[in-house]
Amino acid sequence: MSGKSRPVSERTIARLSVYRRLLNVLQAEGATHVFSRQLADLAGRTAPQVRRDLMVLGYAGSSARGYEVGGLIRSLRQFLDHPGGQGVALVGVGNLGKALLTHFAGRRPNLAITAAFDSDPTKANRSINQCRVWPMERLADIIRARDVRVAILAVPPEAAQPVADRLVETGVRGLLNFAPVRLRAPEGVYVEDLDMTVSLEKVAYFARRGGAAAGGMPAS
Amino acid sequence: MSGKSRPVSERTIARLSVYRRLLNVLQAEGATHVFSRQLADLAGRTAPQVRRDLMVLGYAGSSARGYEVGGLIRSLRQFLDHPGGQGVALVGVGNLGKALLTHFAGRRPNLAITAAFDSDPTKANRSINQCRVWPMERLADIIRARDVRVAILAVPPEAAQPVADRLVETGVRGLLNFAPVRLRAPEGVYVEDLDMTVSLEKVAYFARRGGAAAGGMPAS
DNA sequence: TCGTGTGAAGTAGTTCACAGCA
DNA sequence: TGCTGTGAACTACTTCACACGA
Repeated sequence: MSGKSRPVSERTIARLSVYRRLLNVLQAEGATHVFSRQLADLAGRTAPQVRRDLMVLGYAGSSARGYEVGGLIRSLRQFLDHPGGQGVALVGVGNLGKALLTHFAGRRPNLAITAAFDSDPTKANRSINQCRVWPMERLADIIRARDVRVAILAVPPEAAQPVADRLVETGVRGLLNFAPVRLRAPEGVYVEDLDMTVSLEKVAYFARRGGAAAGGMPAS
Repeated sequence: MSGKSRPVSERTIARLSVYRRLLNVLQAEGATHVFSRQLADLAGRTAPQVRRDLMVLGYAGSSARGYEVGGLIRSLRQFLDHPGGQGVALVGVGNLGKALLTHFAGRRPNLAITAAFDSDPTKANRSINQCRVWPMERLADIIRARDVRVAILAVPPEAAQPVADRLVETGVRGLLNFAPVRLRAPEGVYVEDLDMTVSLEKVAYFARRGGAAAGGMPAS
């Protein structure tokens, strides 16, 4: 059961995350079973793709009733989540940082922002959305103490690389970068650059070309 | 030149946008020429990929000096930008909306947020970052009057689809959606779902698996 | 009969390798 | 000589099509 398998692509992981959210909605609506076709329609994908994605879970559906919603959610949790939960650090508590704190507050208890940092001393030592904001000097010890492995960068462009380096040095292995620069990180550290300017230029370009409704992969 | 050609992929457009930003930096630093290899290193790509991407511009480099920076920037502008500029509407002026207004303020005069909307009457009729915030009732007439074709959705999940429908009805042809739902839009409307929860789950997953430094496509 | 699971086929995207030019 | 421009090879991803089982 999902213990050992060869690498799963980024796009599959992204889609599995979408399926899980859809399944949570279906479950809340009282559905107990779902067919690949339904999930595909909700996710804007094709049915064979959904089935292929779900294959990596090793969770079998039945041809009579499709997939059992509860079991599938459990299986996704086991596959996607870190057992026991994974804390996330946020660096940069400007408008975007605050928006992220709000966005992630209470949404996924298993993957929550557990510490925030800002270089502005007037922002430090306050709490936003039940999340304490620390001064940058505390970055290393807080992250080490809480065994944080994932961090979100919402800092100005020129600060992104130095902050990323510090984070990696303290043990962070995954970075979600909102600054409009491409981060360098050593082998073994996963970086996702989520560049809003690039996304907007893409939308503007395809808006002019009458691009079909895309529903592309979210970020990278 | 670049007038008629067969469709260019989303990923190529995204990379061209990155190249342009890098070229602007290089130009500001005084560089007049650049080799595909340099650009590739800065963008975290391979040199042949950069050359192949630039092929769609129909802009020729020279084997002696590489590409002329100024000419390449002009060529990218001609290819990516709407002549005369393209206004963007923002719907939803919460923390995320404010962050976006700040992020895009003054950055690209050719693709700037020219109108913002919020359903909260206490937010309307104020200005944030020189951008006027209108009540939702004014959405259709402002967007039509300014010929806005691109919109950013920074609204709560349950409002995203209804707002998207209204935007499409008033003539918007490209949507950048930050709400964690998959938008439906008719043929000819380009939608990019930029799902931060999905991105974070992806980072958390690959952080555990020791994923190599990615530098993937930003969004979709 | 109808949906899952999956090998095989097809398509899109990337890299290779080299001809051609300065 | 060294870099661009690009056909060809390769790789990754998606879809097809069908065997199997309820």
